[in-house]
Amino acid sequence: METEETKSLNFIEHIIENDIAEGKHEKRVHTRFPPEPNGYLHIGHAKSICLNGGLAKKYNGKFNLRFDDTNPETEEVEYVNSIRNDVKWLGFQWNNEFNASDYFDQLYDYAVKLIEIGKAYVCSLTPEEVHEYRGNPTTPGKDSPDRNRSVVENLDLFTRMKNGEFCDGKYTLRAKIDMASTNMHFRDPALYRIRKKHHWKTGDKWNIYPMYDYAHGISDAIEGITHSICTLEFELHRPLYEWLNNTLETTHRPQQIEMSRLNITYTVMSKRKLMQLVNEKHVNGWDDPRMPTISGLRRRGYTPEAIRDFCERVGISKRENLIDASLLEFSVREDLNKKAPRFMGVLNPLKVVITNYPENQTEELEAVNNPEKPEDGSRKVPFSRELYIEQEDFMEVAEKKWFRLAPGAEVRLRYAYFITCQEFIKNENGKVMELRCTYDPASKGGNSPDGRKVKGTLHWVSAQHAITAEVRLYDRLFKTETPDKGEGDFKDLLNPDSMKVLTNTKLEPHMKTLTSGTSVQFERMGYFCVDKDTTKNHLVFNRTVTLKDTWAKESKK
RNA sequence: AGACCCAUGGUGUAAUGGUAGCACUGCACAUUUUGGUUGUGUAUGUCUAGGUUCGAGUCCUGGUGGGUUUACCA
Repeated sequence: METEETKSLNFIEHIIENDIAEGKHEKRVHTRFPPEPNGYLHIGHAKSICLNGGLAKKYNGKFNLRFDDTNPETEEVEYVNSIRNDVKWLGFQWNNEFNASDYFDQLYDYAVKLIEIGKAYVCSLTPEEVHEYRGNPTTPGKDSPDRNRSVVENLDLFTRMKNGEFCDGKYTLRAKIDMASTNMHFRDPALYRIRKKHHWKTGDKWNIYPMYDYAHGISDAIEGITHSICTLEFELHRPLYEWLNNTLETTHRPQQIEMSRLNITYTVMSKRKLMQLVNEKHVNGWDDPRMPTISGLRRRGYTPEAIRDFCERVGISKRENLIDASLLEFSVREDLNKKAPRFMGVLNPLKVVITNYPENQTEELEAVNNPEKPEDGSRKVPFSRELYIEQEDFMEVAEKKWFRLAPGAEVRLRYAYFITCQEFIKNENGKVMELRCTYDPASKGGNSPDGRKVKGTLHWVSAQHAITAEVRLYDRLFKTETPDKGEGDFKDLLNPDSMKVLTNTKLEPHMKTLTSGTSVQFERMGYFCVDKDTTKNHLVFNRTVTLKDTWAKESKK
């Protein structure tokens, strides 16, 4: 009998299971992901998608994608397409796709109803005056002079607002709640504003647009959403969310649940800041591999599986949190380790001549494609007299615990031979330009028949067979853990070395057939994926993440 | 300042009022034809003061610390 491990529940799952046990919401679970189409999705959104989509799946419920398009000034169809694409790529299929703008007619009717029952009025205060009248948390606000306008007059004015008779900003529709409430959102919040703007979906039909608070809760109710999950800053909006649905007596009464947003070290997570990085060209677009956007992570080589795993690991709670970037790296390494085929690629080539290897000889050596997946088989890699190895694999004077190449030292060339460094050649600047080594013909394949051990194994590539490629090495986007939290401009904290382009890397010949988007491991160096900038004659790789490097840590001591 | 929310190792997250666990990170060791992977071990934690209780990380009160809120953005 298999003992199924009972996984602990997060606080939202606790709520849902209680609700189901109590028969709330007819025991249904219906979630939604409600992005505003005014930017690209980032990893924080991924967390929300995984949560909402995952909850629906787990409790046999439904999951809606709803574009929260109530502000025609910032929203664009380009973003709509990228959002659909990103959600799908992450592995979530929504049951319904809606737009808040689908409900503009109903929303309008509800507003009329609010006016009719004396719970809303048309207000002529300017934004400055509204601010003045609102008071502050310790002092109550003042009633708008229009607060007691008659229902008839409100109805007339609201109709004329809709009909476009007034210019932008002339009037707003406000809920009539309580100007003395300690919750500022209860001090007669705006419900509608006049904006004579073209809307990407409804065109020029509307001259007035609903505010978020008004549209969101009602949209949830219309769709029969049961658990409306949002972030902590909406906590104070919840009473208004409930007031609206209760006052309007909507058929469904969804419950809003707030959780903390995702923060990760060395990056920023606000759409506004990401937009700035793009617009001011600090990065090369929304899908720059250094961006925490879903499209950026995808181009960097992150897999949907890795991102989902990460979102699972960070957990759900109501506390402020700052996730260590190494957790994201862990998730992608774990996934790619299982999947990525191995190749040998030399990032910074150092020429090696095997002096006792015949001049014109070439042989094909057998190399395993993925030690984690024996079923992936093996391939042949050409070997010849002149090779490239990694510059950092040779040290003129070996330090402690160094077991790579050094004068007189013997190492293994992976899947090839043992070689011993006999001499090295420097240029006039003292830089090592070439190594002259001898090989042990008996060690073919990488083992010596006499049982002799070597500590180091190096990757290599045959000089005459190698292909040249461009490799882009990425590092953290910012120099500090919390660029958000600094005093000055967060852009001053950008890491100037976040991208390093290598144009002369040498790869084993098989790699020329790799196509855009493919992830591979460069043995000993890391995981890389083929970038979309690749052309027939120009291969470009992005480094997704390095391998864990125990030596790098050791050498720093 | 008012209201609201939050407080568990370095980080994140668990624990019907009953043995504080898991993961990442760190460190050490073993294995290894990737200084990868894998395995083993180890370090560090319930903000504070009271109260309720046989028993409190959990419930109550005060304090402290952090967050949110005062847009015709979402």
